[in-house]
Amino acid sequence: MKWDELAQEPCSVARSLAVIGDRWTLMILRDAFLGVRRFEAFQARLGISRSIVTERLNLLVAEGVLERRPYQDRPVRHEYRLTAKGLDLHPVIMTIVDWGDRHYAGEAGPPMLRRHKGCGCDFHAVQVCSECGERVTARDVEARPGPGAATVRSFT
Amino acid sequence: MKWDELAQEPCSVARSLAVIGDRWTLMILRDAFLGVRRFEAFQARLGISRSIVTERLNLLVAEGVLERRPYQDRPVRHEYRLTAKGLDLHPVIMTIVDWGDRHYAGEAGPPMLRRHKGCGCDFHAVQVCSECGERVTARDVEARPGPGAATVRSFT
DNA sequence: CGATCTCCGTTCAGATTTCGAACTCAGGTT
DNA sequence: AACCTGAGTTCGAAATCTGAACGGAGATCG
Repeated sequence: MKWDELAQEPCSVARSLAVIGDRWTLMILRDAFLGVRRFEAFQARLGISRSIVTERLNLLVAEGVLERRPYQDRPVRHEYRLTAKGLDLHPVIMTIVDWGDRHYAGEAGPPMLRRHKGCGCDFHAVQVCSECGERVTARDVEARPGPGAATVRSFT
Repeated sequence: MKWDELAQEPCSVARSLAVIGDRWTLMILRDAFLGVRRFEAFQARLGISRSIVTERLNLLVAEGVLERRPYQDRPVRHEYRLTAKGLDLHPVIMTIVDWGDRHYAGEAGPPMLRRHKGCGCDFHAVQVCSECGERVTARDVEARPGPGAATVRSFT
């Protein structure tokens, strides 16, 4: 399988990764969630090739994750903002943060704290079942094919 | 920044992505959570180069995400199983699944359903605050430097 | 007015990664 | 003896990424 065939797979992980599974894309999104919006800022913070920044931002815009909008005229400059679809990625970033906090924070503690504005506490994200509200772990989940399972393959 | 410098960043996203942020690693983990354990099975399901499978599995084993253990002698064959650290990645996969389900499922519906054994319902993952239990969205979170913020950089 | 600066890219040669396909090796099967 | 299987390794060709320079549209400085 090639990377660009991923989007055709009947699997939500594959389809998502076709968009955000790239080496730098999630780092760009991390910065976007921290409020970074400008090309130069992304490039400077990540220290990666400008062409890669261009390419990734374009992809994210094309996928509707970011929106490119002018923030000034003369000269026209654009900023990249998370769309609603992009904001939906917040849980992904949060779970990645949690895993890093748990397994890669030194003895000093986590490099970032996140406060929940609702209750004012520093928190970490917990996953619960949408139906019963109980905490969910890997062992509690049973996967099976769903309605959209084979729509792509069975096309003969 | 180079890819292998990511692990040194004072950021849990960067440190996590240094391990799992690779193009194929999360696809391998998806399969691992679906019960895949053997080299051949990973390679066949993903249809990627065998050398890439080798490399990724070795990395995940080195990082303690997977464990390589013999499942037969004569000839000795090994399987790759998720460790506790690996199982901790389940929320990451689940959030990616949810995003894909929401934005890339066709009209047929999601390609996979997941049942919560606790309540028996098909569910999706919801993120709540570890402190107050309220649902958390991007707008509810305020990030600021934590205790482990600058341990790596300020080493002069 | 000319020189320089900023922001946002584009271009391109060279380095690095990834790919596909073949090869290896150890043991089992027919 | 011939063939099969699982689990890799090797290697040349193809794709991707990098650094560094270049472009251009306007602002600012002297």
